[in-house]
Amino acid sequence: MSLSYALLSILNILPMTGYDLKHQAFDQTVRYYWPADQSQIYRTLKRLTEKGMLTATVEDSDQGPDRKVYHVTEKGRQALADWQRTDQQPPTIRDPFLIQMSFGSELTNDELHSLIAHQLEVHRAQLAEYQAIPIPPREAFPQNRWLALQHLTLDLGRRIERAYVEWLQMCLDADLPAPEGQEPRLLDNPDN
Amino acid sequence: MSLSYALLSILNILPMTGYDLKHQAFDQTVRYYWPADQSQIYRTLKRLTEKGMLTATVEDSDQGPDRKVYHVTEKGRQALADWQRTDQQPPTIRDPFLIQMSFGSELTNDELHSLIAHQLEVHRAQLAEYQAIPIPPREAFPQNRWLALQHLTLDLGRRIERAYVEWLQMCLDADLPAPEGQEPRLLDNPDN
DNA sequence: TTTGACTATATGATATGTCCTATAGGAGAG
DNA sequence: CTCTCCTATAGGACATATCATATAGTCAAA
Repeated sequence: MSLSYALLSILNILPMTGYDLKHQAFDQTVRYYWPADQSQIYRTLKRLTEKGMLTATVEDSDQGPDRKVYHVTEKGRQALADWQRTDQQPPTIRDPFLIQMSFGSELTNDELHSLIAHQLEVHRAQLAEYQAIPIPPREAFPQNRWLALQHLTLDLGRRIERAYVEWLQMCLDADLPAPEGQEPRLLDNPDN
Repeated sequence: MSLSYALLSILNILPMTGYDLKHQAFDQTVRYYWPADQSQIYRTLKRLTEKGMLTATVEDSDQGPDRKVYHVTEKGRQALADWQRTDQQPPTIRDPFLIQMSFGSELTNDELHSLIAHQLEVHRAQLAEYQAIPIPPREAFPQNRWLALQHLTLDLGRRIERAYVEWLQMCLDADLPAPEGQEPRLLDNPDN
C-alpha cells in the first residue's frame, strides 16, 4: 500500500523511470523511512499502470537502453490526494536486538557488552549518515515549503538515532546483577 | 528468522503452548519489539518442530481442549545460544506518515496540522502504554538480572516514543512557508 | 577485442506477515 | 438447552518484501 503512494508521490513531482526511482529517490532519501527493493519497485509500477494510476512513455536514451518514464494519471493524482489526507498507523517496530536484550540474561556481561557495542557502532554510523545528508539549509530558501518539510522529516530520523545512541551508551554503563542471580521468569508468568 | 529465535527464547525460559505464547508473551510484552500474528506463531512452531528445534507434548486440560506444550530441544538450545551471541542488523524503519510529511508540501497547513495532531495522539497513547506496563521496580529485586534487562528494553521504547512526541510537538509549532511557495524539487534532482 | 561498469527492465523463487475462516472442547448465562 | 465466551489449534488466501538471476544496450579501459 504505502509503497504505491510513495511512488505516486515522487512521480507526481517528477516523472521518471523505475531505475531513477530506485537510484535517485529511494537509495538517496526515501529509504530512510520506506526502503524498497528494485524488483518491488518495478512490480509495483507495473501494477499501478494496470490500475490506471500511471502511464508509461518509452523514450530512447542516447546512452544505454530505452527509458520507460512513468507519469501519474488524473486517477492516480486523485488517489494520491485522498491518501495524503488520510491518517496513518504508527510504524511497526521489529528490532531483533531487543529480542536479544530482553532474553539475554543468560549471556555473560562481556557477551552482552559486545552486542551492545556493535549496536552502538551501527546506530552512531546511522546518525552520522543523517547528519551528512546533503540538503540545503532552510535559510538558503526560506520560502520553500518542500525544503522545510524535508528538514522536519530528516530531523525525526536524527532524533530517533540519537535516542538509540544515548540508550545504548546507558546500557553499556549499566551495571547488571550477575548472571548467577535469581531464576529468570516471564513477566506475566502467574508464579511471578 | 528473528521470530523463530523469539519463540525459542521464550520457550527456553518456560515451555508453553502456541496459545500461551500469543496471549501471555507476545500480546503482553514481546509485541513492542517483535509483534506476531497467531497464525504465524503456530506455523513457525510447526516448522521449528520439523527442524528438530522443538518437541511438543500434548497434555489434556481440565478446562478446554488439549494443550500442545512446546519444549526446546538440545539442538534448539544450541541454535538459540549461537544466535544470542550474533550481532544483529538495526531495525528497518517503515513509517507511512513520513511519506506524507516528506511529500506533503501541497497540503494546506490545516491538513498537515491534522495529520500531525493524529500522530501525536497515537504516539502519546503509545508512550502512556509503555509507562503503564506492570513491571516490578528494579529495587524490589535488585539481584534479578532478567528484570534489569526488562527495564532496559522497556526504557528504549519509552525513549523512542518520547522522541516522536517531542518531534511532533515541534512540527505542530513549526511555521512553514505558505503552500504557494517555490516549485517543489527532489533533493537529488540534478536541476536543483 | 574482451572485460567490466553503468544504465535499464523484468521475472522466478522464497520468506515473511496479515486477514479470515474452520474446528472443537468446556464453562457459564439466560 | 442454546448461545456466547474463552481456550486451543490449524490452514487458505493474499499481500508484502527479499534474494537471485536473466537480458540487453552503451561506454571506457585493458
